Amino acid sequence: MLSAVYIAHVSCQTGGMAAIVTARERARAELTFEIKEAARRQLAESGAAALSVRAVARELEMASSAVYRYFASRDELLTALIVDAYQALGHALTAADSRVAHDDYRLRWSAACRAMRRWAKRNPHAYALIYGSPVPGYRAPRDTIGPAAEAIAGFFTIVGDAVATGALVPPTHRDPLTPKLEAQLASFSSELTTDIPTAVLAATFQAFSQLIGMVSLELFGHFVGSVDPTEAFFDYAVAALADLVGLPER
Amino acid sequence: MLSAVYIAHVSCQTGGMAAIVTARERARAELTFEIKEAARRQLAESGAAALSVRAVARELEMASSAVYRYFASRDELLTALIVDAYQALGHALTAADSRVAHDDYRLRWSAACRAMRRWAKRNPHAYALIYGSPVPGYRAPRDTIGPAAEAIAGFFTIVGDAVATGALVPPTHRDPLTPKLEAQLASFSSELTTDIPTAVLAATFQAFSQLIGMVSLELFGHFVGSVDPTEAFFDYAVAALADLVGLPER
DNA sequence: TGTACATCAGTGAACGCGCGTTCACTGATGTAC
DNA sequence: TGTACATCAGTGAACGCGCGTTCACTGATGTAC
Repeated sequence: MLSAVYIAHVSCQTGGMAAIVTARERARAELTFEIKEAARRQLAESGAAALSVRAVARELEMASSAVYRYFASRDELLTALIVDAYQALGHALTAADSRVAHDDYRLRWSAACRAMRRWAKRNPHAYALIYGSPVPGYRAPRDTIGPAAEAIAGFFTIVGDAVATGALVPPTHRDPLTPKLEAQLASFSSELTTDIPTAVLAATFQAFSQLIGMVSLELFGHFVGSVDPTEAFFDYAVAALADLVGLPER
Repeated sequence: MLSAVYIAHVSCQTGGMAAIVTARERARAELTFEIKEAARRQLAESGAAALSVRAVARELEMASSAVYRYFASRDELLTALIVDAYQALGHALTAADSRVAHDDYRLRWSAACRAMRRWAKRNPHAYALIYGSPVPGYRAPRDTIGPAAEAIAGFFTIVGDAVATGALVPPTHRDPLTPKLEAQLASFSSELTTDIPTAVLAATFQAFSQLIGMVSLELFGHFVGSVDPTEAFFDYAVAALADLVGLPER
């Protein structure tokens, strides 16, 4: 059975063209997808460290050796899951961003933050896979760097848009950046498509750190007994972060 | 050979009294300590998920079954390591705090923050154990809640001291807390020894979240290519967090 | 369109490994009289 | 102080399990002529 998700996935892989010709290629794309889906399910249940080639094969009722026709090793399968997780997070962020008024930067910001938290809570193991502690014995290859950056590009887009339109009010009374930090942020800025002043970039990095901190602390149970349930605190903090970055009301 | 660390540990366990009487009790305390040390070494090398009773026994050149005289299960050993990690972090924080002028709250704050980062970088797996993703298959028992709270009590002490002496300048232009958040923070406040206004508490939670976010992101490699090395950004952010909380200069 | 060969998917057995935990046991240490 | 018994530490074998990966193989699909 071909699910809608699968079809979308394949047509995405082939760039939208009806490029899958042979039955073999078709079957290969389908099984590659199914293996990843089974792995994702396993991930969601037991976490990354427990992910095993044999268990995936078992779920698909095939010989464990057959999986090696699709992924050369367990690590390669894990890498695929990591890349997928980054992409899923990225989609969640951009989807949330596209659902609100494009010129309401504050709203876009909080929509993106909320989407991040929401995605993390719905996919805790996927979140842990990319922002939690590294999987023991696994070394991330280069392939994950690009997707990692793209996943959170949405935050910089929102800030960049606000800067470009002149809507962003650069925060006053902030400490000046040290030369070293200034240089690092300037270098980072040059890799962005939009232009963001280094002071604003510094605030954005702070905001992102706090976001990751809040989501991790909540997800990993550290808010139990204090700000739990965490909605109220999260929303409050997200608004404060918008202030920090300088995103205006309305 | 009894190390100084071990002796300190034992005398600490016995409340400073020369209470260890029999050779058996002495040997038991020593071996319990050595098992934990071996486990810590394994943790530092391969991470928590790879921690194994058999490997610990191998390192101590004893039968794996012998370890069960000291820890009833792998989980119990893990719990002991988690509690130790919280305690070690707590000690690092209070030690750093005690090294600076007691009435310089800003300095105390940044000393504590820096101590946290320093401890995390020196004990990455211990940090990951307590603030990273949960160990698969392990469920933390109640025993870890107390130590978890005590570990970071230092931050609240600093803020509380600043409030008590009137040195803390409550931040202006901050959003009012929602009733729910107000209630949660008031309840949390009542469990603290010092009195901290809820608005300041909210800022402290934000600051702590950002701290954990920064340390985690740096440790797990997410700042590579942007604010890396992270010293400059970290110091900048820590100062900004002191502002956020309302800790005064000098 | 039909045939011959090459490519690939999938199987099942095997290798060699490590794990947590239990259990009957030996021998040393502690305790009560 | 000496003896009898109870307690405890540590051993080594075993149970039953799961893992990643390799390899020779069968049979289906694709391709060149």
